[in-house]
Amino acid sequence: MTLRADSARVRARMLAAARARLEAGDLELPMNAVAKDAGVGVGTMYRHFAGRQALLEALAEESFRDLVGEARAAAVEPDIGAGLSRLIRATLRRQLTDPALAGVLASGEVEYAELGGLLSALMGAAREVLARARAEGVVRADVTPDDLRRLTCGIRYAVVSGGDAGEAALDRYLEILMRGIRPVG
Amino acid sequence: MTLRADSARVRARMLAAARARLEAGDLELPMNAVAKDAGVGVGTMYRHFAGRQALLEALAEESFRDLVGEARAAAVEPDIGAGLSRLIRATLRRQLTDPALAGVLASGEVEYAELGGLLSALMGAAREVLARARAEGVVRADVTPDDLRRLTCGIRYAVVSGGDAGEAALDRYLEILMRGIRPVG
DNA sequence: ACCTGAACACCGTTCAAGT
DNA sequence: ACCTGAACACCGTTCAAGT
Repeated sequence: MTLRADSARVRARMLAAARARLEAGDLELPMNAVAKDAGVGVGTMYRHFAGRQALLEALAEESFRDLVGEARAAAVEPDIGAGLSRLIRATLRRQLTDPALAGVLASGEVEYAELGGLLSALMGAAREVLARARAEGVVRADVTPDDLRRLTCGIRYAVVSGGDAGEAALDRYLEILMRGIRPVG
Repeated sequence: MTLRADSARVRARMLAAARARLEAGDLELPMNAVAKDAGVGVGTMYRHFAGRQALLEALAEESFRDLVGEARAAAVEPDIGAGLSRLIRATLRRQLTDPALAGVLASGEVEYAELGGLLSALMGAAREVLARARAEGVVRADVTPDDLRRLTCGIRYAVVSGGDAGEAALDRYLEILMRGIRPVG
């Protein structure tokens, strides 16, 4: 019991150190450096997280949970056009806020069991949104949940890519994406 | 003279080794490893290329030159709608073919003087295409050459991101982008 | 002039040794 | 059980020493 508490505290220290590094702009998140920041041995990092990817996933968990919540809310919006817009906007905003989440979504896979459930839930909610949107004729019939994942990752990349003047472009790119996925008719 | 020939041969060997690695799927392009493959000392790599970025740029030069050619051709197409489509399609296709070019375009900057000229030329051609397209009302008025750079980088990222099933998505994503940048009216 | 490769500072990952 | 940190294999980059 006291061992468990200890372990949990150590784990929290590592996550805090990692988060601090991310916020300081270090997207590399070196295991050695995080361990040092957290005041633990490197081995302890690996005991808790299988590797850098697992660490990223653990960091992304909270954002991811919030995102799933928003996706579910989007799926039950009365106006599904607004729902779709909300889903895409939320996915994009979260990615820009949390680089760890962006990494997980871009990889499209998940090592950590906890996140697997969240990813499925997100894709499931996206499927519902798309099904309703398609029925109402507000989205192209060939757009899949995975397309939304890829495309939002792409827009994030576009916003971030090259220079910092990109933040201002976010709303325009969002609009371009939203208009681009409208039905062809 | 003979020294120059020697140097040129060495340089060619390094570029060939780098290209071979890229084609083998190693996007990291470690300087040490490339040097070894090319049978030269690491120092020689650094004498010819300031760093990894410079090496990437040298590798991208040929593709980039071709791309500029296509962009200029697009700028003088009789039907500027087709010209715009051609510009975007070419930029995207080249990026998917040549990871080095994709890297340079995504960074949006250039260290190597040769490439600087090509980047300016590309952006200039894009500006012409957009000016004509805007005049004809086939594109949103607020789309800039840099937006096209960012957005094509983003679409490439979307195509590549997570899993290999993405190649099939290319045409659809292109269509989504093309439709998304149409005038709002 | 140009090239070589040892050397230094890192980073990922493992594992014997400690508590 | 859990943690530590030395150790190994890498990679970027520099620079004294060779030709």
